[in-house]
Amino acid sequence: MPREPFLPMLRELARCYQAFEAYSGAHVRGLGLTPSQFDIVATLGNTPGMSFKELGEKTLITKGTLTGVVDRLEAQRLVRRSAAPEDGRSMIVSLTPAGKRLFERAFAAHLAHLRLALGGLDAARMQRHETTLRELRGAFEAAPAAEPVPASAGRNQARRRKESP
Amino acid sequence: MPREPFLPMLRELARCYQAFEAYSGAHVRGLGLTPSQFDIVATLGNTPGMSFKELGEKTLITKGTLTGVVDRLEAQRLVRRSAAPEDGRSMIVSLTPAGKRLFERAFAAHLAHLRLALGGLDAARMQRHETTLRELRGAFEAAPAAEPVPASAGRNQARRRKESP
DNA sequence: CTAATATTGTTCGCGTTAGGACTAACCGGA
DNA sequence: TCCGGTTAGTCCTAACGCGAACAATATTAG
Repeated sequence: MPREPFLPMLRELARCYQAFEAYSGAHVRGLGLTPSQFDIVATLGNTPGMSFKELGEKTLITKGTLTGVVDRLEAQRLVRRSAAPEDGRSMIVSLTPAGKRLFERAFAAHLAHLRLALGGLDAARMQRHETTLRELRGAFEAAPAAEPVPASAGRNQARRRKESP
Repeated sequence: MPREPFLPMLRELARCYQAFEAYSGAHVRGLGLTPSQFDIVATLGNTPGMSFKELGEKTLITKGTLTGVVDRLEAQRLVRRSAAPEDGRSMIVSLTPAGKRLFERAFAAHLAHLRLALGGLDAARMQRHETTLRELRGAFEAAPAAEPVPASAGRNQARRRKESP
C-alpha cells in the first residue's frame, strides 16, 4: 500500500534509536544520572573542561536545555562553571573531583553494559552500520529546510509569534 | 583510543535520528502540529480509531505521555475519545471530521517533504538500511535488562522511591 | 572610533518524556 | 461467588527539548 520504500525504514530507525535509549537509559539511571547528565559527564571526562557551545555540539543538547542540565549537575557538585579567560561571554564547564570519580566509575560500567548487548557484533559489521547511518544522516542534512509555512496550510499554528507592536 | 568499535556507531545512530527528527519536526511544526501530535494523527488516519494501548504501541509513545498528547488534540477538536464497547477500561481514540481533513492535507505534504530528502536513495539501499537497523535493535532487545543497582554504585539516586510508611 | 551585527549563555513558554502510584475494570481459579 | 492477580488509563513529579526573546560581550564595517 505505501509506495514509499522509505517509510518502513524510518519507522525502523525510530524503533532502533528508541531501543538503544531504553537500554542505555535504564542502566544510566541506575547509576544516579539521567541520560543527558551522563552524556555531559562522559563528554567532560578526561578533558580540562570546555565551553557551553562546545559541550552542546558534542552532546547534541541545545544551549537552552544545556543551561538547565548543567544547573542540576552543578547543584550535585559534579561540575563547575568558571569564566572563560579569553571570551567574556563564554563559560567553561569542567568536572569537579567528585565528578571525575563518578566519571571513572560510571563510564567503565556503562561501557561494560553496552558490551553486553553489542559485544556479539563484529567490527566489520559495526563499520557497515556506521556507514549506513552516516549516509542516511547526510540525506537529511543536505535536504532543504522546511518552508516557513506552505501557503494556506498554516491555520492552527502550534505557537503564535509575538505580534510586532 | 576507544577500543570499542561500537561507540562511534552509536554516536552516529544518535546523530542520524536527531537529523531525521530535526528535518521532519521542522516541517511538521509548520503544519501546526508537534511531532508527537502528527504521529497520532498519521496513525489514526484511514482507520476507524483504536485504543490507547494500540495507539501507544504503534507510535512508540508511552501511555502516561499519550494521555496528555490526546488531551491537547482533543482540545483542538482533532480527535475524539469514546468508550470501547467490549472493554469497560478501554477508550477508543478516533479522528473527528476536522482531524480527517487535517490528516489528508498534512500527511501528503509531509510525505512529499520526506521525499525531498530521501527520494534520491533507491529502494534496494533503503531495504539494506532497514535490515541493518532491525539487526541493531534486536541486539538491544535481546540483551538483559539493567540490574536494579550494581552494589555500592547507587549513591545519589536519580529518584528516590517513596518510603514505605 | 562608532555603529551595526553576530555570538554566548540565560530565561521563558509549551509540550513532551519516562516512570511510578493510583483507580477501575477484567480475568482466572477455588 | 469471591478473590487475588492482571490490564487500561489517569495523574503526578522531575527532567528534557525546542524555539524565541533577551542581555552582555565580541567582531566587523565604514
